[in-house]
Amino acid sequence: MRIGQLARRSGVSVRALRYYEEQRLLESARTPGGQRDYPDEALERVQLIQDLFAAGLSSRTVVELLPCVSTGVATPAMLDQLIVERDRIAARIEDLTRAKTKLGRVIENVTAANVAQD
Amino acid sequence: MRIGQLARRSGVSVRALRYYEEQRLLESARTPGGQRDYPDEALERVQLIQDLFAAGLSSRTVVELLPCVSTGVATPAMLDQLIVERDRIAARIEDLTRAKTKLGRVIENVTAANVAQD
DNA sequence: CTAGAACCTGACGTTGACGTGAGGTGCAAG
DNA sequence: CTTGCACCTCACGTCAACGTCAGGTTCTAG
Repeated sequence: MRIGQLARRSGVSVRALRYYEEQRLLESARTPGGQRDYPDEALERVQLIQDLFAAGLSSRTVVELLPCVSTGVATPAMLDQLIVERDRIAARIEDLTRAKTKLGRVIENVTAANVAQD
Repeated sequence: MRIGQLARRSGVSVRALRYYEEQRLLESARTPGGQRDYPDEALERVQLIQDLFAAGLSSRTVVELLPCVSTGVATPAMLDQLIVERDRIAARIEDLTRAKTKLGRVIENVTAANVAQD
């Protein structure tokens, strides 16, 4: 599969895929002409990378954790890192939940005020 | 209260406070000598700004929503914006929850493998 | 065989929320 | 009066994950 097709299938840009390769997150074979040629599994890998980015992990962290995320094998240091990241995500979820609750209350107040005004 | 004290109390940097003023998120009175002089309520306001930033709102959005968040009065457009942001936060929470679950499973797998190895 | 779509490698631009240094001023203590 | 810390205003630097443009090459359809 070539880069354009992988981009369309995964929903990320061609530029992003080249960036992933630059960051050693994603490898590619090359055609004799020098064009990238991806195996089918690349699609899942790109989606995994996106999930980890969406979780707020940096590319440096992702490149460190990708092996064990996809193979299930980890050194103790990697396990520690995994736990650190999971806890960071959990804390972030709490922050966001508080913010959502706060906005929800504001919305309720405003709505109540507008209804009263009618 | 001067800027250094507000910075220490709120936990944000002096530079950040000046940036908030630049972005019209936070006003300040000035001493005859030109130094910033904050009222006590500024502390809560800074914390509110931090909460909204932590929720992923941009300074532009915060400056638009701050009035109604602190006063409870909003135009229909502001209410729409509030709802958009709340929903965005909710979607983000779902993303993060999925990522956390995924990492949690990886951690379980790795731990199980290590225990089996012992 | 040729048009043109898709691809390639640099390499500079973008965005947001500040960090950081330069060069100068305000203010309370001794 | 002067030491010295806190403060002031520019104004350029940072970092990540790409966007975008330039100038050239490869591949595929007709």
